This record gives sequence, structure tokens and C-alpha cells, in this order.
Amino acid sequence: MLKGYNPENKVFLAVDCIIFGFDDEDLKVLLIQRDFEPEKGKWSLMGGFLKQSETLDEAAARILHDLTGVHDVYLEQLYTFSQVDRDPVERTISTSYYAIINIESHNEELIENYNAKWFSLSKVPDLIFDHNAMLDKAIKRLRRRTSINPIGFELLPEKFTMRQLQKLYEAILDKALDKRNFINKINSLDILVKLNEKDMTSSTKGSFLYMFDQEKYDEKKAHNFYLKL
Amino acid sequence: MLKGYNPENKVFLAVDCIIFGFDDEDLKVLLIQRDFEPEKGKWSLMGGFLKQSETLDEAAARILHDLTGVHDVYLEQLYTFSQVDRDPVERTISTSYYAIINIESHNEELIENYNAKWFSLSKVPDLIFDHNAMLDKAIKRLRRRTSINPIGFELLPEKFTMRQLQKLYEAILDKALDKRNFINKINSLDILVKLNEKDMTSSTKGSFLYMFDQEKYDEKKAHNFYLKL
DNA sequence: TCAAAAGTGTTTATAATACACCCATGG
DNA sequence: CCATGGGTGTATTATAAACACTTTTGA
Repeated sequence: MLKGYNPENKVFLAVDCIIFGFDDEDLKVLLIQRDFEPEKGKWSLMGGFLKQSETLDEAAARILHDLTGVHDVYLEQLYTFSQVDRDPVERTISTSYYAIINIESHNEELIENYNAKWFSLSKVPDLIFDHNAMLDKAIKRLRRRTSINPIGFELLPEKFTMRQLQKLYEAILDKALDKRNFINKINSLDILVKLNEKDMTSSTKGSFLYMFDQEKYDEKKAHNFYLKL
Repeated sequence: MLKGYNPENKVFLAVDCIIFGFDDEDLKVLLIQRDFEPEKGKWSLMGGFLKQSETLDEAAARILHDLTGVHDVYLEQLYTFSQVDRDPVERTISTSYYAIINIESHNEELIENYNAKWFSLSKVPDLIFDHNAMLDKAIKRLRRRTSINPIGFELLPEKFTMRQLQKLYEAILDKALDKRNFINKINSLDILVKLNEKDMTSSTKGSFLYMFDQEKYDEKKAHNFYLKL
């Protein structure tokens, strides 16, 4: 046997997915109620085990899809949790991933799954194992991330108003932003297209809709543009 | 058997440590030459397997100590690598950690281990497995990290000159910095103590030595102070 | 007519950058 | 006496922050 490749050292490696969504008001996280032991009935992140033939990235995408029907989202690795007793059944290490998705555009998929539900961050229940700690870490990362590279367009519908975008950032950063400064900063990034179209549902006056310019965004992202809010 | 806890899913979980050091000129990384298979004779990061009774943090500290004698350093988790064929022997996932240490203050420990050696970043050889990718990721993280929170005092002797500190930042960031601007910024952080003592080895005039004020540093770190260089 | 959201610029404060010369001394 | 690194300050520019009023129209 080669040094260290001792079967006694083998462990279960799980993957847990933290899925954020936004509904024009609150930042939410997707949880499922477990219908199996251990901790049956409790809420948890979407989790599963890594298989021999897949990478962690692939496992995260598979697990998310299997449990919620959601697919084609960009999942980013967050952290690997390894407390010895984190899983009461067997020694299990867990690598967590997080993603942010547009609630509306994935709702159909979710409706079919009765165990998955969105929770506002302020109303997240006690989760199994160390999942609350995972969620906390994901929130922190999302906040830091947001002020480095403008993340967040993934959370909105294709066409959105400045108000929606601002509310999104306020929800992520958990603080109020000045409307004029916000608009000026976003505009200075030059990654939005203003449409000749108004959203009339939000006010009597109606507000212009914007779209996100993927090409310009990709171009700028390559040089890591900062966005201090 | 409980859902998913299928022994077939078990994997080896390795830990690899990227140790950065600084010698007044270059940023270096500590590597060891393997004296066992696979890839015997090739250079690699300090690596080993996670054991059942320890966390990844503990495994990283143990492995670093076992292979180099170095102890009591702050190791931070970097990323978990999971390419299916990254290890030719067995399916092995690896969680990487990185640390920055003061070369001088750990040299005794290292001298006793003939297989460990410092390499300038520009002269790192081909490493085993995906260790070059790990190193690349660690360098990127270190650079980003450095411009958020002043890291780097760990890399210097207890007493150091402004020149040394500037050289260190230049080595980490891989770019030249303006002397006056650098000193002004560092001073404005108010975390250094200027000593009544000069280092005479570096020049005929001699340059004042500084120490790092741990108390002030901890105080400020709590509020995440930024340092843009 | 009024409530509710949309839209719009300027001023001020702070932070980042660019820049050049004299000093001290060991060899 | 000169080469080498040490030490120092100011002006300019760029970015962030604070701040208030007018517009529109459906209910």
C-alpha cells in the first residue's frame, strides 16, 4: 500500500448548496424539509454525497437539480466544513457551494417540489447539523463579493427598474442606500442598457426598465471592477 | 443503511499546505521533495491525509509540523480541489490551506529537514498533481487579501525597517510602490511603533526600526480596515 | 387633490496619486 | 568625495458622500 492511502482514512464527502433568491423585498434562501433520517422533518440546505465519478462542482449542480429541479446556475465553492461530530451518523466532511438565482424564473421548477421553500434571511429556522453556520458564512461572502464585483443581476428578471436593483443591493448589504448616488454609480459602470419601455405596475408615473449588457459586463469583469456602495 | 451513507461513496481527503515566506527580496514558497511514491523525487506542497479524529484545520497544522517542524502558524483554508483524476493512485479530494511565515524565525526548524526548500515564486518547478494550480490560487488570494487587511507582518522579523515592509508589499503585489505614499498610508493606519533604534546594516545613514503594535492592530482588524496600495 | 414613486445635480469631504530634493556616512 | 539608501511634503485629481425638490398620474 502506498503511504497514507489507508482505507481507514476514507471519509464521506458531502456537498451542501446555499441558494439565494430575491423577491423585490427580501433576500431569501431556499431550504428543504427532510423526509428521511437523520433529523427527519427538520429544515436543511440542499445536500448530498459526492460520488466517485464527479467533481465537487458537478456534485453541487446534480444535487441542486435533483432536489429542486433548478439547473443551469453558477455555483461557487464557499468553504469545506470538517468538525468531527458535525454529522451524528458518520464522519462526514462537507463542501458548501452558494448560488444566487432569480426566484421568478425558477418558480415553476420549485412548485413541483413540495419540500423546498424560500425563507427570508431573518426568518430562517434552526437547520440540521452546521447548516446555520454555512448560511452565515455564505451571507458574509455574498456581502463582500457584492462590493467587489457587481453580482446581483442573476437575481433579477431580465428587465428591471432601478428601484428593483437598488432594493436588491439594499437587501444584500442590509443597509439603506442613497438613490441618486446609487444610480450615478451604477450608470458609471456602463453595464446597463436603458430601454424605451416603462414598468407601470410600481407607480402611477411608471419607471424605465433596464437590461443588463452581458457583453460589456464580461469585458469589464475581466479587469475586476470595484463597486463601492 | 441511512440514505447516501454508502461506503462506496467514501473518498480520501487530503490536505495540502502552501507556505509563503519572505527574505527581504523575494516572496518564496516552501516545497518538499517527495521521498515516496507516487511521483517520488518531484517537488510538492506539504501534504497528507485527513484522519478520522481531526478537523481539516488540525490536519493542516499537523501535516505542516510533521514535514517541516514549523508550528504555531495561522493557516487559512483556501479551496477544495476535486478533479476526478487529480491523484493517479486513488480518488483523492484535497483541501488546501495557506500561511505566511517569517523565514528567519523558522529557519532552525527547517534546516533539520533536508527535503524542504524555499523557492522564489518565479522559480517554482513543476509540482506533482494539481499543486501548481493550488499555488496560483493561493497567490491570487494572498494578493487580494493584502489589499483588504494588512497582512504581512507575519512575514517580517519583530523589528523591521520601512524599506523592508515596502519591499514585502512590492513582492506580494508584484509591483513597485511610491516610497512616500507607502509610508504615509502605513502611518495613517496607526498600527506601528517607531523605535529609537536604527538598523545600520542596510545603509550608511541607518534607518529607523519599527515594531508592529499588536493591540492596536487587533482593535482595528475587528472593523476590517482597508489598505489600498 | 393627494399619495407614492420617479427623476434629477451640485457641493463638500476624503482619499489616491504624482512628483524631487537634501541628508548622512562608510568606504 | 561619492555612492547608497534614508527621509520628507505638497499640489492635483478622482472618488465618495451628503443633500431636496419637482414631476406624474391613478385612485
